[in-house]
Amino acid sequence: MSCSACRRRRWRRRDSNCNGQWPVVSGSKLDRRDLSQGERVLSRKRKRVTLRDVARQAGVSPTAVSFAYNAPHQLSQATREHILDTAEQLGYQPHPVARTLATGRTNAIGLLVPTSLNWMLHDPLFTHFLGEIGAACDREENRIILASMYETLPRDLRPGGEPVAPFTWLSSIAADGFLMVGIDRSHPLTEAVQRSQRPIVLLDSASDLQAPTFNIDDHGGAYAVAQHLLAKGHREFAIATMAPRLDGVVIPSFGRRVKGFSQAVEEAGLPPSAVQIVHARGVRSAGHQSFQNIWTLRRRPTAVFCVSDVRALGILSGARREGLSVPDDLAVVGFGDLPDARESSPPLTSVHRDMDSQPQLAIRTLFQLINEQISEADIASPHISDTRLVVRESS
Amino acid sequence: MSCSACRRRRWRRRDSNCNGQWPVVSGSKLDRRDLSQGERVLSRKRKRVTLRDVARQAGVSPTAVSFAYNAPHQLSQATREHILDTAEQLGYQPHPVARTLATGRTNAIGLLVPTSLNWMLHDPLFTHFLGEIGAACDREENRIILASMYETLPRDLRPGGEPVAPFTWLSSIAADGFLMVGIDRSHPLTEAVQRSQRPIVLLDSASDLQAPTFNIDDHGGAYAVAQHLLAKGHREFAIATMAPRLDGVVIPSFGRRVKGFSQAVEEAGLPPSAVQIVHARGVRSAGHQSFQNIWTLRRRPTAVFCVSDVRALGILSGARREGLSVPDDLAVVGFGDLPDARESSPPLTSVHRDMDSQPQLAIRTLFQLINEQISEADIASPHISDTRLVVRESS
DNA sequence: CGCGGCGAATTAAACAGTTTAGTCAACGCG
DNA sequence: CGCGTTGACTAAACTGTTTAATTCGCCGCG
Repeated sequence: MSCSACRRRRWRRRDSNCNGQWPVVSGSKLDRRDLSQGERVLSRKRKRVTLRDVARQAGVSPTAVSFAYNAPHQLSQATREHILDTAEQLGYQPHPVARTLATGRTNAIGLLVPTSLNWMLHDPLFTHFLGEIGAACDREENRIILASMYETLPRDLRPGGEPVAPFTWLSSIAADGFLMVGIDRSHPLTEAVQRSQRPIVLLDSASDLQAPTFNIDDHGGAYAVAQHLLAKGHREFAIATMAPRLDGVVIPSFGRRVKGFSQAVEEAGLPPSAVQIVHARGVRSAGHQSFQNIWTLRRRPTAVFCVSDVRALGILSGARREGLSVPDDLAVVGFGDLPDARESSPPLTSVHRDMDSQPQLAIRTLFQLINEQISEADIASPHISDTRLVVRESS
Repeated sequence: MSCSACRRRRWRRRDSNCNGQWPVVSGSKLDRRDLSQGERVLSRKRKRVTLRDVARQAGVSPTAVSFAYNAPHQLSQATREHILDTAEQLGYQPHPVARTLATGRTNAIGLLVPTSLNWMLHDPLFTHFLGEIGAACDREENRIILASMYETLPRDLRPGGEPVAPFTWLSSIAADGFLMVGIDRSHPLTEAVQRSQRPIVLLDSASDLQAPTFNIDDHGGAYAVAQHLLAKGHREFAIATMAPRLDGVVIPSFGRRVKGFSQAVEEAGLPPSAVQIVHARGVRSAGHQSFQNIWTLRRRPTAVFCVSDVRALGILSGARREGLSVPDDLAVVGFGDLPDARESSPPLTSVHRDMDSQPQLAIRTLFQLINEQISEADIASPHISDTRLVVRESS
């Protein structure tokens, strides 16, 4: 039982005992019948029907079979039909991986997020993006590979090895191109962005990276918020922004919003201390806590600007729970203008951004780059979409 | 002295550095400059550094290079380090697709949804699942391939082009296993599920499919809701369930909830007409419309049971907008007990389900199946998690 | 009659890795 | 001295496709 081969195989990834493991040599598969323990369902590892099997059965060359699928006009009608019939009978299915290896096309795009997936997926804006991207991928018969850098980065690749280098990580993903959301200059992955051979498009990211970038006018939007609040007479502000729970991950658009707001306040002649930064989680149900953080500040603000609508909506419901009136006791402004912002009570003042066209443009550009219909040089980058303030009753 | 080992040790001389190489990576951006415009960008197709290149450069066999990565202890420490150094200098990155072809492992799982991605991603429960699955995949160094099975629906049930044969579609996805959410018996893909060679696990799906299934007690939960409402004296009900916008796609858990509720009402001796079915979109901001649909019924109900919390929360805000009192004018009950349910006003009565452990169990099982640590026969299926009613102020 | 071109199918070389089955020298042991 | 083992490494065979180059009749044309 303890054949030397097995001992040598100790190192295999997910180690298991040698039975059932390598069905490779078709003859020896049955000989293993006597390995009693852990007899696996054999049916699963039935040998796959390959293109070559079809060719043999149909009495043609493998190339002909390939042509039958990919270049029908190279074959006579009769031959083609015969081949397809044979394939059908044998239950042949082309092997996607082998095809990818030969063609260089994976028919998948990588959607990369700097934080944990868990975190990103709680942001309605991101899931909305994901939906748009998904729709585009459906149309192009592509798939989305969702990957988070967050947990992977500090891990060890092998026992005794170093942490995974971003570039290594990136090139281990079998995608034709990448879409990155919310990536900052300080993120280790930016180095990989520059070096990558495959097209990369950035969304809501830093504006000075060497890749086509699609941003919105965060600064201007936030600036307008401050002007609006100043005009309403407010002089003490809070900004609710990302909780520093995810060390090292910075969402650049949030930073720009904070800057835009602060700048307007400063230009109005108020001291920097008039703006206090507070951390709020980007989950609606954490709103009460976020509200408390604001309400218990020593210099209590009269208005709070949230870098995202979820935070604002959370704070809104936190305030309601405490029986406070918005906007009389506290004005609340969000950013993003989610559909829910219109439905809240009171309806939320927010910075409107086009949630559809921007991700659509980004994904379309990515596909064009992948298909080499355009080159990166053709793209004016960063592309910045307009934002505009929508004043509602919360301010 | 002239032993081959020594001759091979040539490389010990570190000063013969082969730097300046980087044949692939850098520079490509600059080289493109001199191509006349309009010329297709060829530079991207610069030849990739392969394992064989590394082997040649390091003076070892390709096997040795492979071993350096995958079977370190087959090599002497010195050789291994030399190989890795060489690889680093050349900028070598293993080709994930080639590796997959040879090993049969893709290190990815497919997450398949019956509807369009757009639709599914608006459901907070699903995005929560996605987060959990993402976390598990991060741990296993796997990736998620997100794919919508919408294309496989027959033409008459959906806008768009020719349907793809389900089995063909499934086998075109390069994943080691699949997790399907919300799949019903009637879905064309169920046939493919049975035929698949790769492990499949189902979540919140039909209970009579030939694959490990992880469901919750939808029937019992809904039954308890009806009992609760009956005890409160209600006699006229509405059930708000999925809008039939996505024709052909049936979410089985919703069906079970409708059945469970109806059964309890029936057992209480009321006529079937005491329960009216209303369609409501699973988006919060569509709540007002959904509310109207209920409020304008000829036989106006005094209580509404929603098959999901998002629907209930939407209706809640719709009712508030009309100035109605919940629960006095209308009692509202949800299903799922999202975190937001606790924060709504009034707090929402809902059927609690464990949102974490069920998807975690499913994904863990899937990985065990992929790694052949267990077989399908070992799994008691369907696995059904408990639900329990949480009464709050909305009823 | 020779020649070019075409349609239909084939051969062989990629694609970029992994794994099997060795080789070869050194070592241990009775 | 012969035999079995081990450690370090390699040659060759795989994984399942695509595709460039080629063959081989056959037809029309000058």
